[in-house]
Amino acid sequence: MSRLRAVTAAPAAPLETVSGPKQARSERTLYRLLDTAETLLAEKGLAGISIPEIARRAGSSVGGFYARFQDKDELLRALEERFFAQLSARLDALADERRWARAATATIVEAAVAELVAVTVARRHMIRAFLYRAAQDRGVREEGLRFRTRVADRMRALLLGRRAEITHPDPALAIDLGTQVAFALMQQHVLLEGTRAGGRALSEAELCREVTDIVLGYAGIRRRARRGRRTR
Amino acid sequence: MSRLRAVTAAPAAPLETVSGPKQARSERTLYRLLDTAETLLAEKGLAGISIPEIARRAGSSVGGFYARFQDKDELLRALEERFFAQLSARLDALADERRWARAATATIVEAAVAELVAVTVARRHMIRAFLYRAAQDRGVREEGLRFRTRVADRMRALLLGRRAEITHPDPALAIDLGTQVAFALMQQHVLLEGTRAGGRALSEAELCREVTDIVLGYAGIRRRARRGRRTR
DNA sequence: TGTACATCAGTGAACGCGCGTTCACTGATGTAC
DNA sequence: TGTACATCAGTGAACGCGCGTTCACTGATGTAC
Repeated sequence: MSRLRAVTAAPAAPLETVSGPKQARSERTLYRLLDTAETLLAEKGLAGISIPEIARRAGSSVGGFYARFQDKDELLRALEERFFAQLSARLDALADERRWARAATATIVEAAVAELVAVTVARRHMIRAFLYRAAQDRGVREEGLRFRTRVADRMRALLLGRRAEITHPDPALAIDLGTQVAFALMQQHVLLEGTRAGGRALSEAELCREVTDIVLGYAGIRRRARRGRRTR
Repeated sequence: MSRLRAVTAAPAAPLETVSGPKQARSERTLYRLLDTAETLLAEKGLAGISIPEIARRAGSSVGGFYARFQDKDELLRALEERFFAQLSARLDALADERRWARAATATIVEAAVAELVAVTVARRHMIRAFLYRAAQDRGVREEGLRFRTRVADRMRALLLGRRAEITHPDPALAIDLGTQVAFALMQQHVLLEGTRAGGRALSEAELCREVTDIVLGYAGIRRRARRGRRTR
């Protein structure tokens, strides 16, 4: 279960959302504001953060904020842009074909689910804030759907060559909907603060196991071992 | 696909959330305010409604509102209480054992999914508002989880007698998680304003079909007919 | 059946609050010469 | 290398806004006699 690199790291490419700063000083302020906003998001949620508070906690000022961002929406879009850039890097690493040449199909699905679960748990506050905004703003929503589509595309590229191992009559559709089921379960995990089964909260490892099971069961991919070891 | 009875209908039992009105006139005001709030919820979402606007649209006044409800939160809790009472009535009708004595197991699952999908589509605005509040308030969240648990309990009561038809090694767990998967997909449907597959939006009937398929596939229940008729 | 009156219901202006945003200003940076 | 100065970066008080809520008041209801 990998750790995310510190949020403070500057991105490989500059953010498109904000117009570029002209001095090194202002760039540092920009990332301090972004990081502070993300910290406050985790502490208080989207509704609990205000620009005066972001500015204060970042050691900046309200005016300083508006010198970097056109308005509050631009800050949030920048936060989302950075988040999806980080997710994309992870997706690229995961979906590298050379990594899976010798692996069983079920192993690939298992690894993808483990990655999804790890990211969801680590970044749940960011994801929750994103879901709020996505529910209200079509553009934000479509950004999320585009990412999910890219995940499904990558999974298809990895798994469709192994269609003999997929009993679902339409393997491409199975991969698409399997991805959606996994995302839906993670979305529920974030919104309801955890996932319960058989009367108790599931650990991260159990969550991985159950989600993998559901996806494999739906697509009709043979599991690696029998699944009898589970308890009520 | 049944229609919900008009929202204006008074509930069978009085709402516990609000302290009882003393005159018929004030009871009418109470339900006018509740109905107006629900209409505004559908039009503008939770963030878009205010007490002055609810009062104005209901032909009441701000003070009139506060004579009925202690505060805004009490209104929202009353709305949720009424919603869950309506859902419970539908659940009771659906889970009546006598209705299913001669039915195939897959038919029961199919009917339950159809009911879930129909309610989700019809009441999506209410559900969305509820999800917002659930994400912020533990009490609200638990009310939702209690209802989901009751659904799972009812499904277990209906299906566990037929465990011979369920190939999942732990049928009780399969029913529990199957319910959660269905709820998670509906939650996603509400938040992302629809469900897409194979590049296009799914109709309500297709959504029923796919969700049923996923649940049956996971639990290992034999389908009623072959599922080859689907198109990319 | 008539009426006095306590209680319930409803009115809408006004208040305080915290938000996002603006703006006149000061200070820091870096470059041209 | 030194310095003048245009530009960039940052400051924080102040503004307008819409919200939830309060409150002094008027009107409607229904019951006791």
